[in-house]
Amino acid sequence: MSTKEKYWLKVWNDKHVFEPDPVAGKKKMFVTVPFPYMNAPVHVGTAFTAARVEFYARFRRLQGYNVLFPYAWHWTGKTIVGMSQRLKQGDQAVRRAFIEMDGVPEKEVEKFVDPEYLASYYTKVSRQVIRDTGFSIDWRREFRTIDPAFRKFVEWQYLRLRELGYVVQGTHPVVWCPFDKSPTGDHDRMEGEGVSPEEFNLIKFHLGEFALVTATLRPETIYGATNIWVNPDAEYCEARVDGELWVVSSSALTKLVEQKHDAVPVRSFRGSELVGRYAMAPLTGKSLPILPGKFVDDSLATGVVYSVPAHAPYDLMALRDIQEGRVQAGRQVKEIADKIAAIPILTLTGYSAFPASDVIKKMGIKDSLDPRLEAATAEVYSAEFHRGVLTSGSGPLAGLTVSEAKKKAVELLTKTERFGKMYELPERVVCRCGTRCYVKILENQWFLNYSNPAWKAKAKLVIERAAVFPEEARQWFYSTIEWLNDWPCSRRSGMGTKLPWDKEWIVETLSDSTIYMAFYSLSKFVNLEKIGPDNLTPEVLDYVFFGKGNPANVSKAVKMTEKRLKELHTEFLYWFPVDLRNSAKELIPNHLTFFAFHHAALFPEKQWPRGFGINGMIQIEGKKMSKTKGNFVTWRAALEKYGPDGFRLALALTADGMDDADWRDRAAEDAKGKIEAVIPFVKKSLKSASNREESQLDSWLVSSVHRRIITVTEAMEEMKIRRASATTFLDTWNDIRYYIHRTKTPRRQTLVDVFSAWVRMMSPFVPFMAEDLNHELGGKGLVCQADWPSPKDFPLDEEAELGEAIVSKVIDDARNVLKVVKGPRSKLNVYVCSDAARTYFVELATAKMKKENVGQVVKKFSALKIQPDRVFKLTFEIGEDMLHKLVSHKSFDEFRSLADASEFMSKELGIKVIVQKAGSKGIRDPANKAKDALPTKPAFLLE
RNA sequence: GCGGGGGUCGCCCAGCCUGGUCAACGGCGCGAGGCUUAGGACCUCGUCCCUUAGGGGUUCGUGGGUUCGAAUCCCACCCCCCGCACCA
Repeated sequence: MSTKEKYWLKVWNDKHVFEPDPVAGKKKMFVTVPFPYMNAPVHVGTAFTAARVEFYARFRRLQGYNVLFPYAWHWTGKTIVGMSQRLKQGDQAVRRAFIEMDGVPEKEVEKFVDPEYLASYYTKVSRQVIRDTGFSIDWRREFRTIDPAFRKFVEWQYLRLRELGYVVQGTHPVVWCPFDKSPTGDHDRMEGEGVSPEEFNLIKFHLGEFALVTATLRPETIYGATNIWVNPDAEYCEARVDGELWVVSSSALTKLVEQKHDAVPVRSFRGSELVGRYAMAPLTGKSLPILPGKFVDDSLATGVVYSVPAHAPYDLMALRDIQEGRVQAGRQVKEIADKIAAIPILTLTGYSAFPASDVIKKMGIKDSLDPRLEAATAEVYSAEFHRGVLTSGSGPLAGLTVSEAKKKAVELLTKTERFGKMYELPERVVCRCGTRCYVKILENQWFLNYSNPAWKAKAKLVIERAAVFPEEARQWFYSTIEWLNDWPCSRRSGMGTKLPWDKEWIVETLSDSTIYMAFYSLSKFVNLEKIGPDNLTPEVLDYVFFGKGNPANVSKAVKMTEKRLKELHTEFLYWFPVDLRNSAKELIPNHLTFFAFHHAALFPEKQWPRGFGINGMIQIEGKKMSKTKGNFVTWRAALEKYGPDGFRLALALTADGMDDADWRDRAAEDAKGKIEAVIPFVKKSLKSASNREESQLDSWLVSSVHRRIITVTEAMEEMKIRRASATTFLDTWNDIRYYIHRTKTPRRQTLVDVFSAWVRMMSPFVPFMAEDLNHELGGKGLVCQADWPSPKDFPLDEEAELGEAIVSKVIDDARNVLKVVKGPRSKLNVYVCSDAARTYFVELATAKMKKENVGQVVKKFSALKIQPDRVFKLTFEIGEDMLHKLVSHKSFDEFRSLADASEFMSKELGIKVIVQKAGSKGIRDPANKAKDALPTKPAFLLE
């Protein structure tokens, strides 16, 4: 931080310029960005998203809006608690990340075993860096999501949502970590990403008085079953399950209990004990032998499977292993196995009656341990599922497709009462805490009823009524609303607010963050100690947010003055609705859509959010940022390297729309350099200025500033930050540079006017430098409180634009000629067209545009001997804009423009340029070229 | 698989909605020159190919189509990125 930057921060702070209160009658603008989660310091990604709102806020302030940009900190959830926990357990990776990536001092890390300390530390450093970057935030309103007052707000919100029927109870299978006593989401896993519970079919074979319970995903293959596999080395048991006697693997039993079965073990034994016995299949009534199969995973489902060698590559190979002696088996087992032949049950075009055998042969698989069996299984399964048709071997299933047969088989099995279901994870899942997960049926969990069609329709209306920047994101919202199902909004662990009616549950962290923007109107009063959490009863909040109830009674009940209560209500009404909520696109499928749903549920239409801003995600030097890759860039690191203005401008120039922003050191360095060059450039320019008369060039600069202001204003209003900042820092600057370069002596007043607009356009992006520059230019007050420049103060001058465009065009054309033509030359004669030629051009072009008879015009000007085709071609070349100016500005004097620029052109081209006008007396035209000149296209003679 | 966004002249990127001003903005890199005590600063010019008069040729993922005319509109295809949920 330089002393100048500190100075401006202090000035803004002392003058409370970013601490808005309601001002009756003054138009307001309430802009927000999702609060960051405090398990790490804020990083360049956070900065990118927040900066877009910051630029917008400062821009709207100059436009005269009363702008509120508040900020808060997200602490609720289980990630912070989880990290703290892992640190406590001595996890070195977590510790290293704290120290190396986040830059936390070692002695602070020691204290991170307390999750609240961890969060408070990151909040402290993050707040400081955001302040140092000069964000125009009203810090009086900040809060943390575990603050008592905020909890009251969440409690109130859920009470009301429940009353409206949006919170419902449900029972669902989840991936469960028994250590955390919590469902384990995808990102919370060390192993098994993307794995979700699948429903296995349980088919019970008769084994005396017991049911030998096999598990399968393909019940339609029951008619092709030849035998049963158990793992001879695993532990199995007899158990009493839901009143029946079952034989399953021992590990299956705990899962059955978690899945709400009444399961009690009776006796356990090794799997080998079952080998050689026979069990009878339901439906087919066949008695099938039980064989040893080491490939059977006893921890998967029931640990018992039946074998369909015709269609399951694993089964086929395991059988052949025994038959061909690759696996040691008793004589009796071998004899049984030798007698087994695969039973085909379906036809599949492109395969024989034994698809499993085909694929194994094709892939050259030699035994049951070959890992390619996985792929072989997938191929057979997929082909059969899509194209297989069951044959007569399948009895009642004959003629059905696989998916039809599945349903039918389940139906038939259910009738035999030899059928059941259990959930299982098809692959191993391990929680980040290191514990193996399984499926649990979680009962009576609370859900947000996002599947409710009426609620969906309302949420859709929210999006429909709002502005979405960029427009492309809108469709994504609609798809998300369609796709969203009931969302579990309650959890057992982590930080958060308890459900007021069921204290066993904590409100899930995405679910407590949907309408919290409304709380910013209250948090100011909480922080200023005007009210306390005890004041925030549901009745008070009903009045504050809904205007419900009698303020006199409501306030009395909580010992608050009626005036204060009304003030809270007024403050809320003033700021609400949210005018802009901006976030990265990854939040569309969750947070932003939840935000829309909850506003739709609780607030009337006029308080629905008015604008959504979406941006891409940050990349570092072209790669996704991640701690594991080691390319994590904290906000602090970037700020210190490039300074607040450099950092801000670099962010502004990175990307627009939903494009991912690529953070590159090189670009940031460049941005920093640009900013440092502005003030010296301005000073130097003013130094060379004089008080001369206004020329065409001055009008041109003023006119182009007119257009730049419009571009930047429109871009800012649509959150096209990159375009706005690029127009300000690159295009506008280039215009000024061209002006300086083109004129020998800049006109002081022109420069002063232009710089005054320029500094205001720059100020949202680089407020520190802008204040300095404003001061330098003698501006009164603070530029962050100035008025946004108006194009009206910079009149458009199309003739000046036309004149300068022609000068540039002539220089370009002349350069081309000079490049191509070799040989000696000392001067370039430029013959501007005669007035007659100009009239001819205009009349001909007009006739053509109006589709009138061009022949008459041609005839009228036949003396000029200019082919009409030349004119038509030229009208195309110069384009609509120039043509329009040429036709509509009759008084425009091309000769004057070019003659005045002859000195400039000479300098640019490095050759003496002499401008003459065709048709005027006494011109020197030895090659008789002047007659060929047309508007914007003077004739040349090189001598 | 489902949903969303994309593929532009060495690299990054604008243009596409509202077809012609598009060989196509801007930045980076590279080349030449200028300025300067010096410069990785700044300023000019150049940077698809050809061209002794402002011209021509071939380009905007691929292949078709519509049109006097397409980077821009339509169809098909190929490729890349992102999201897909008990979690921030």
